Amino acid sequence: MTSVIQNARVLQDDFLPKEIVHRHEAVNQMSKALEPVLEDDRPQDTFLVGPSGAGKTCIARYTVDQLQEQVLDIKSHYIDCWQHSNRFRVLYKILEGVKTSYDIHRSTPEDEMIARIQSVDSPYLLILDEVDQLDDMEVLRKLYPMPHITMVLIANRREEVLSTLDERLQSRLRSSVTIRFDRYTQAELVSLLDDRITWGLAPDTITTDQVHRIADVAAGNARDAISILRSAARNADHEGASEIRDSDISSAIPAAREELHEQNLKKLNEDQHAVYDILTDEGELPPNEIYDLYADRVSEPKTKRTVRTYLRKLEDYDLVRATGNGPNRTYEARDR
DNA sequence: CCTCCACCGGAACGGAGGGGGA
DNA sequence: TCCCCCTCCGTTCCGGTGGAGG
Repeated sequence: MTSVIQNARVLQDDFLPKEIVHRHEAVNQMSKALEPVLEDDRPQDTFLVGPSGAGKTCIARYTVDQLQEQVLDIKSHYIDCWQHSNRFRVLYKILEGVKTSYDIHRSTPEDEMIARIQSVDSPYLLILDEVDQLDDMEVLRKLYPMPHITMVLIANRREEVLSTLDERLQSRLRSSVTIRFDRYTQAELVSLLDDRITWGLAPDTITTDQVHRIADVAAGNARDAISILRSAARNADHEGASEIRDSDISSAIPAAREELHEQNLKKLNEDQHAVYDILTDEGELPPNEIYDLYADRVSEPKTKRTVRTYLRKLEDYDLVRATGNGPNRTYEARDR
């Protein structure tokens, strides 16, 4: 029994290819900034900015890995600030990277954690992904003066991060190396997909046309493209097909979106869900009506202020779209 | 142009809950 | 065991913002 998927690992979001198909320029810039670490010198902090799915995370991890292969005594750690957005968690993850988090607990004083980070004696490259999601930039200020720590910051927009910092830190970070990423072109996405297909799928299980179709739909977003490919291949396997059919791709497109949607829905609590359900049931609504319906629906409604926070969160998750300002503002559920 | 109004989101506060240490 | 310290979550208060309408 042959199957379409040969190596599922290769199709995962966080799979790191051995070779970078594109973005050589970005890799070069970044290595150049970090290379001083090889000569025992202080590397430059770097800022990777650009839209999602443009390869920022991949390039950052790849480049750091490469450096680590050359010099053993470099530590590094990848932290997704979306998942670890508060100070404690970030500090904890940093310590995890140097294997000294074993006895850290919720009540460990922050100073203690900072002191431990400070006592690391070898270079430490810290990748902070989605750094704009950090709810307290104080961490950055604490980390910046530490000579052995080099930060690689990843965000959609550079100014969005900088504007939340105090002036001193701002001006220091402005002098860091900034590498800008654009969306992948159609051709780049195709070859990127081809690469995954070669290692991840059995030979001749997908046509060139199909790959192009995926690349079109993904609109420059590599994460989406890979997600659609993965979903189509799974679907073909699931139905016992020996190759990917057009129908697998057709259903993979909404399925890939659905997957993200489901992941986001799972993160919501009961009240947040109620707010979201109201918007899917009723369509577009102004805030006060949302609140009234919400208050009817749940037995112990939270305050308006809290619901505002919920709506903001739903917006961040792309579950809800807000239009208009002031009294004209309305919200609606996003169609998947 | 000015004022009103609905709404936004920051700040400060406090209670609940969890975990370590005496 | 109790106490302390920490985070998490929701609350109250409030200044800011941008349309609508005089």
